[in-house]
Amino acid sequence: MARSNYTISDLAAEFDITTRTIRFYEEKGLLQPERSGNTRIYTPADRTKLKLILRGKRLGFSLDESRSIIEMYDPSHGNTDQYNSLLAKIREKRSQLEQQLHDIEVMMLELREAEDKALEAMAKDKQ
Amino acid sequence: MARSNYTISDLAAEFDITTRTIRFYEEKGLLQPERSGNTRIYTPADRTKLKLILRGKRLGFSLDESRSIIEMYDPSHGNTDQYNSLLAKIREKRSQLEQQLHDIEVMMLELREAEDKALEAMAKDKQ
DNA sequence: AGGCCGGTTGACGTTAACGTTAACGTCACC
DNA sequence: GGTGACGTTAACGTTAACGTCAACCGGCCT
Repeated sequence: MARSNYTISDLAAEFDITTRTIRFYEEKGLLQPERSGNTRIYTPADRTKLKLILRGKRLGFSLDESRSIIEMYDPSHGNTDQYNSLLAKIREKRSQLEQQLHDIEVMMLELREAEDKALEAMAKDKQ
Repeated sequence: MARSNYTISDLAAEFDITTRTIRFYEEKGLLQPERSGNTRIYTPADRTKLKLILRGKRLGFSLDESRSIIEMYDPSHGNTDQYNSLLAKIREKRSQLEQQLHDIEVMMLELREAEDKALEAMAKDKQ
């Protein structure tokens, strides 16, 4: 049903990455597009895989980790061990994010304090 | 008042990093400990700087960015431009974190779906 | 004296994730 | 039939943030 296929630069443009990057992902075994002659042709499924890779990247997963994420979507990999290790990684990410949010909150608070001090100093100067 | 100074391995142990890392930060101009002869001596202020660096690291700031964070605590740098650019970076971090949290939520949802499918498949096999 | 601990300075090695040429093919268009 | 725009492979370059030696020194214990 979903007819449309994509060229490499279609995807590069859509996701704002370079074609080199996409080829690199293939080199690392994360994508396996078909070929028409020498030219790569990407299916919607490939596009989805790319989206997963980029989402993993935003979360700080390595390409290897993104690979296992992708494999979770492949029915032939109903591997419980993989599932559990992936779940563990995601849980770790979650706790990292919580730490980071805390860090950010503290940092913003400190910045506001610094601002206050600066304003005070300016007020004194004006006297 | 606060008497205690620290050796390089004190700090390395406390923050679970290597001494090489601490020297590297000095090499990059983020720390300037005093010396007793050749040996580095770290004051509580140095320790605080190190904490700031590591917090920045957790947030994905580069060492250069951490350097400007440190400079915010130095009274001689009441620089408004720096303050604003730092604030902008922190805001950007915040929005990245929001994106990441969303990514994680979606990912966990998808994992739960994958789990359900796997359980279904196992149930069918049992029949 | 001998040995170990902890510190020091180079200086080269490493890793991930691409960037950057170079050198080439192929199609549509004018 | 030239000229872009787009595609290809191959291979070397880059960057940050350390790791990993090697070779050395000073102090303290026994």
